[in-house]
Amino acid sequence: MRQDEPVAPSRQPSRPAPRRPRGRPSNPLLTVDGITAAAVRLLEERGQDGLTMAALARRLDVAPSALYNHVADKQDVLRAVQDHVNAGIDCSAFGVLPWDEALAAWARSYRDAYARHPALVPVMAVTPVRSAPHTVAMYERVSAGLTAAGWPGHLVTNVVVAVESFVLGSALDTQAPEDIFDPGDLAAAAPAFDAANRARPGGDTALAAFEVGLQALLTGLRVLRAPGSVPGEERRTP
Amino acid sequence: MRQDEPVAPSRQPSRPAPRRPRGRPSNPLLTVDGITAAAVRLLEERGQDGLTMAALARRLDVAPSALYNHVADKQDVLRAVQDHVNAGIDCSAFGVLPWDEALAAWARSYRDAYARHPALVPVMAVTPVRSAPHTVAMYERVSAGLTAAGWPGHLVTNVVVAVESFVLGSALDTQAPEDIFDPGDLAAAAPAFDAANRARPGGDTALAAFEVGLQALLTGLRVLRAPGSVPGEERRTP
DNA sequence: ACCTGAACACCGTTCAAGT
DNA sequence: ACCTGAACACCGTTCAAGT
Repeated sequence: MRQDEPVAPSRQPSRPAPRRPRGRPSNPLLTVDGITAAAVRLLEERGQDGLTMAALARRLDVAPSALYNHVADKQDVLRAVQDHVNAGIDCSAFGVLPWDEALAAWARSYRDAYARHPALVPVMAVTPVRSAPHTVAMYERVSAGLTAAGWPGHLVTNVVVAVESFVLGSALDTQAPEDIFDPGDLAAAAPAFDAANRARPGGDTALAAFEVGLQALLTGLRVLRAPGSVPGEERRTP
Repeated sequence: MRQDEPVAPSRQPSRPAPRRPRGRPSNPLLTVDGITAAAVRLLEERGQDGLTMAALARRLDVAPSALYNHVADKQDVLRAVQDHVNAGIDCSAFGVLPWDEALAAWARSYRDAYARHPALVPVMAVTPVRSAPHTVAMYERVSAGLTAAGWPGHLVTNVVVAVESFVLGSALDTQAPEDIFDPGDLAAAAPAFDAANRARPGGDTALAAFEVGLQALLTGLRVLRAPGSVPGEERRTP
């Protein structure tokens, strides 16, 4: 039993609807920030498919077409939501902790944020940062931290993007069902795969994979930044 | 000038439409494989939004509702397409080259495949492998390769998932526009970020970031598998 | 069993009319 | 400028009717 019509936060308890006049209201009912906040709540409460322009309008007690006076389209709403989410990512460790620890803390906070909003992962991967102030502020903090730690300029953005790709992929993995690797009837045809799955420790498996990858990535990045400081660069050992 | 109505592969050159009788055809017009193949072509030619049940039906010269005699829903079509795409990922290096080189070759092929089908990234991250034979076969080859190379069973799947997360995130990054990091008006407020972007070499930037991350990941994994074989595990160097 | 065609309950978006 | 309400061109999916 769904409850979609909210039984009216009624001013008049028994009238069918407190209809608004047809014309322009004396002061605006909507703002971009208000639309963004409502969209975030909708996304958190009902998930990816729950964010429709109609549902958003209903939340704001407005006709769907009213939204288009403040945003260009639905993609525009998603961009605003994305910047809001990025504002919540913690990059405060840069300039405080060593660069690798700061990178790890940022990556964990980043993954957490997008694990809560997996629908935004494809948006984040593809949306230009201009006119997304919190997003730019985040990249500034990270870039400044890496640069100050001695990373050569030509590598900084590539390192950021590499970590980000791992983080966003890991955020998606968070949404996988527990039995995603259950081979079903195909178990007999895939003995090594089946054995590996059985040997995998239980608990938060997505987190375990993320931490394995994060540690590996950081170890490799330490080598990349300061060749010679880390044993093993000669590679191959039989 | 779009050309959506294909001008008829006409049997009768001037009649309005070669209408089929209303009832069941003497032998089936559709198969799951045929639907899958048409969906792949549609996805490649028109992108994510081009794959609709109506477009798929038109390609197959059938009413949209006919599809539901062979697939459960659109998600089911995407699952079939995903298994088809996974069949094209090259994991032949496992058991032939050293495990780290095989892992790198697999990752590159995997990223290429999903860069061609970014719409499938969220599908791949979340879809159970049972009844996806090619997908299971891929994981079997990879798991067997890592296990044979001495990876402890409790780590194998986590390593696979970690690499996969990086690969899928990198496949999404492939879709980013060239100017994604152009800070526009915000450049003055983000000097380190702006400088890092200017110092980033041109060319295929997504590929460059992928290769940086892949090398780092592999270096770290070598350390994880064989502690002591690689210098630098003592970490911190001021 | 496997197709057609009509129908349903949605989408995002546009636009004239209103103040 | 900023709202409403009607309208448009789509979606994915269901189902009775047909053979």
